Amino acid sequence: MPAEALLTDLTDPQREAVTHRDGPLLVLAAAGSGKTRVITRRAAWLATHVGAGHVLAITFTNKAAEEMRQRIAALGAGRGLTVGTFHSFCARLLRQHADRAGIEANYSIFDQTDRGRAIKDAISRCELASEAWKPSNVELRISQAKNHMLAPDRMLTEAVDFRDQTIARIYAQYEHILTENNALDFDDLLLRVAQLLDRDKALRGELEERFAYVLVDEYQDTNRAQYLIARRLTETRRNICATGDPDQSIYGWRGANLANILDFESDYPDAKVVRLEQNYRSTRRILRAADELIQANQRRKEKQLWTENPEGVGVCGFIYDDAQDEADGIAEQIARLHERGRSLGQIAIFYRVNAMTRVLEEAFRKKALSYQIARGVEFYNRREIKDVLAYLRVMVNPSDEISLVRIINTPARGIGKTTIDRLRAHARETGRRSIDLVAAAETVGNLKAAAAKRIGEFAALLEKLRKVAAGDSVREIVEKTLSLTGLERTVADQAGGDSDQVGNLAELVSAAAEYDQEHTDQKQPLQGWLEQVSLVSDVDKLDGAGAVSLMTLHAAKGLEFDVVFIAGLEEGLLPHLRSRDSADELEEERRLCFVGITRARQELYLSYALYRSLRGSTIRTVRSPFVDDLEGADVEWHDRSGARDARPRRRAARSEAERLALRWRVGQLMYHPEYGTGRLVRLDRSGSRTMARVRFTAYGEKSFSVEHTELEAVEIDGDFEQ
DNA sequence: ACGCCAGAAGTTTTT
DNA sequence: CTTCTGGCGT
Repeated sequence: MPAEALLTDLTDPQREAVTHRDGPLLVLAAAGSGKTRVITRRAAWLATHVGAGHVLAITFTNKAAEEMRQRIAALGAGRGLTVGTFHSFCARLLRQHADRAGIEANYSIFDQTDRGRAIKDAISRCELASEAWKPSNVELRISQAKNHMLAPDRMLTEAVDFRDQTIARIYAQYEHILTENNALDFDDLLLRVAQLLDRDKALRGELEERFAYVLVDEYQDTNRAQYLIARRLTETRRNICATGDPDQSIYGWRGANLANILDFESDYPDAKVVRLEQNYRSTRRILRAADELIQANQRRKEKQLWTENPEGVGVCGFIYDDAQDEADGIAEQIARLHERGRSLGQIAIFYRVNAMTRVLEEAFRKKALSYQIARGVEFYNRREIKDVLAYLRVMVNPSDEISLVRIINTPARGIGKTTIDRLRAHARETGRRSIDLVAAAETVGNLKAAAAKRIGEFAALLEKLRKVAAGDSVREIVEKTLSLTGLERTVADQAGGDSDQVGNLAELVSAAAEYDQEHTDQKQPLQGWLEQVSLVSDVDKLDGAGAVSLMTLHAAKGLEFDVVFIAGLEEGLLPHLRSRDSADELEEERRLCFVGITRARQELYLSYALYRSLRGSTIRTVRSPFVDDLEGADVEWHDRSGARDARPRRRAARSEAERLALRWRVGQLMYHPEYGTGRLVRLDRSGSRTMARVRFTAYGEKSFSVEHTELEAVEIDGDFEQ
């Protein structure tokens, strides 16, 4: 395909973005503005002009990477282009340059389960009680530290209290455990590459030479480490192309920094900026709803969204009685759409939390509608799957003690906790690896003879597996592991034959087979496969054929469907409870809803239920403030009686909390149980909620929703202190 | 060493 | 309402 043909069906701004050659480029692409097409064409255009080998494209999911690869192949732009997610790109880079990164190339990638285990170990090695130092909390703090590229020693010196000091100590111990295990966690993959590029100028030079043109998609969701990686890779040539949309930033909780995209122009003063504002995806009505909603965000760059698409059918809202009713209602509507010829593969349901899938699944089964759920990650977190993978990980990386401990008595072979503890303790005392003691159990003095014998048998099993693992068909390796270890039999026996565990194992084998087919000349196929399964994202295995797609709003990013349902528009669910205290988080929730709406091409259905049961008890819900935000858009609301125009009325009276807040004045003292006293610096009554902004000496400024916060005014002698 | 049972705890999103 | 964990009994 001649290069010019890449451009014929593009609009002017699109063509501008595609053919910009040297220097920084920012593509601010509104939802549905043909961004995917632009970056694909741009990658292809660059490939034909500078050579595919010089182009690096970073996508947000593996699925997006795969699609890009295929589209570029279809455009005939040749092979040799590097496409992947930040995580997969970094994982590969760290293997290739393991020596320079200071790790071994066969390192394991720890997922959250492994990380949780390692953190628990770290806490106990610090001789702390896991009740007082909750692993989940410690985990969060460590992840945040890594996202800010903060090392344990610096965290320790910067710690202001005992709590922070202790966290830093656990963090240091955790890092030590990772090293012992020859393992990296997800954050490390990015962090290590960022550090490596900083430290190793020679390598950076090489990479800059190789990847002379770098494209980063979904730039609004990059975190600090990702930002630095992109920046370092393009230090000399400055050929960075960032694409994204600030209104679709939804990963702030994972360390994504909206400032990365907002400050691009000041980072690169010579940047060319292309705005793609025409929407080609949605009907006018859908786009109006999206725009109406996002307008409610204060922290935002104003943007003109427009389309030449037809008006389309009305956006519908449905008020259901409860979650089950909602699920049934949605299933019923989908059945009707299907009868009228709508393909199931073009229909999707989005929701805020995974817990909502259950009722939906039941409803779909009742109606015999086929569906697929986007949850690749969950599959690889299943116990039976993790067990198999742990065996394989030990084969590839014998230092991986977390995996070793997982399999040493799985399936049960009479090696109990006491034995394992003794083995590990002895390993620590002698400075040897547990795996080496397994192979020489008789040398571990304090083991009982029977236990040592069983460990010896286990060692023989590992030896057998090691020979198997040297093979070059991953499928065969997986199959033989299943049979030699007895995992297959155990699962079949326990499950009585018909649970989905057996099916999961079969699925794992076919995943391995698929990998074999796609990677015929891989030097280390097992290692490669393990890496791939460690880094799967939820949407990776969605295939769009013949089934309704169910997924979280987060997973919906980057996808599009003819018909979209968004369920559970309720206060506390969407926006989620966790966002109640912070204006920024509330805005992120609104963006999340915006992302959902803008996935729809032709039809959009919103819904909420009047009652929802949560953890056993059923509560009366309050509809989402986003429903009120949409009041200016012509959404037609129906209630369960079928009555049309059941348009939600505005909340009649101010709540008690809001009435109290009417007496607050900017400048007065406030008290918050978590942050202490602070001064009120702003009161914002413009949105659907009243927001108060308070400056605390120790914590800086925080925003609170008056409706929900525990913030109160400090009163002195019955009057406010001024 | 293992398996069962009772009780507690859990409130989001994911590479 | 679940899922996991820890303790206790065999």
